[in-house]
Amino acid sequence: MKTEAILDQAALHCESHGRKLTAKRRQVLAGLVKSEKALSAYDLADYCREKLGTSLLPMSVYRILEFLQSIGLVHRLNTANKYVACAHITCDHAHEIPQFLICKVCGSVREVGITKSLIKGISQAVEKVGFHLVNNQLELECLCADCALQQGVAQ
Amino acid sequence: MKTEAILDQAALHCESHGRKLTAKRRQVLAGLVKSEKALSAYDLADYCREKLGTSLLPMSVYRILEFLQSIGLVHRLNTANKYVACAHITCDHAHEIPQFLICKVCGSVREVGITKSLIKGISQAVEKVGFHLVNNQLELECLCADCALQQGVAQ
DNA sequence: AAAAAAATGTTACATTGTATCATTAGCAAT
DNA sequence: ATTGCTAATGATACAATGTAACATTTTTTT
Repeated sequence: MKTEAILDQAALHCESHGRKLTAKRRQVLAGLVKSEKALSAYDLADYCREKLGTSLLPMSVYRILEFLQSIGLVHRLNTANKYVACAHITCDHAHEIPQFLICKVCGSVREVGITKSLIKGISQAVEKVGFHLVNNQLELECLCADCALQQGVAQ
Repeated sequence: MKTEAILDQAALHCESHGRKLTAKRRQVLAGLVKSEKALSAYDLADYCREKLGTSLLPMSVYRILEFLQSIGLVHRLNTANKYVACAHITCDHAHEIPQFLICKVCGSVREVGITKSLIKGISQAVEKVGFHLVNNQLELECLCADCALQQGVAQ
């Protein structure tokens, strides 16, 4: 799908939260939507400066990312301190907690929904030792199909 | 178990890798063994300086942590950029890939072994979209029993 | 003792993240 | 339109984290 169409949808999503998808926010989100990989705040600041010719300080990028995350348009990868656009911006669903497969070689990220039963199994294992799972977001270190091929990983 | 006994065991583990548990390494590992929480390299540098009166620069701490991790005596929490002592230093087993439950409130960490079948289920879900799981270490954001009580989380 | 390897020290710097206050833009109500 | 309010962004300074590179010391091996 076209980036612009996704951004328009994101704008509606903002409105539904009584907020605006401003020009700057749109730029940051566009950078993430166009990227296969997760990007850091500084990556995005560079992106805006180099590709768009607009100055955007890291401080602002952090704030914008925090905002976009708060309404579910982007996700933060805690293992990498980087951000990705939500894969379901156009789905208009109740954005669920996602799981991420992160290729350790090329850095590409795939957002997936792992089955509820698996999450339940994990949750039960956690409860068994007296803890409570409060965040279902998993980040898994993987090889993507391409990199697995190049590295000769056995199927 | 006494910290010293654990450290002695760790020393043997080092020997079995043809390496030494030097005084500095012992200090760093002791800091982790005594801590309920995960500690950053800088935390440990502070610990050595304040509690032991020995100077240890962060650069050295990083190297020591990397070494201890390479022989399985400590684990690195990628979501927090912090380190914990392996919970099985004295078990003398083949150290397996662990999973970590991290209390988001007090920061305490519990190392557990989630059942093989769960890992297998996750692995299969990953394969289904063409990725390969290369690291089974899970880090789960939790509430520990104490903090759950204080926060009134329903059992 | 000499050479080699392992371990640590030291300095400098790159990267990442936050605190704080200032400024600007958008909008509602008088 | 102007005042006043809030959202949004700019700007500066700094804190925290991590790494590169080379020097020095200690230990082991020959």
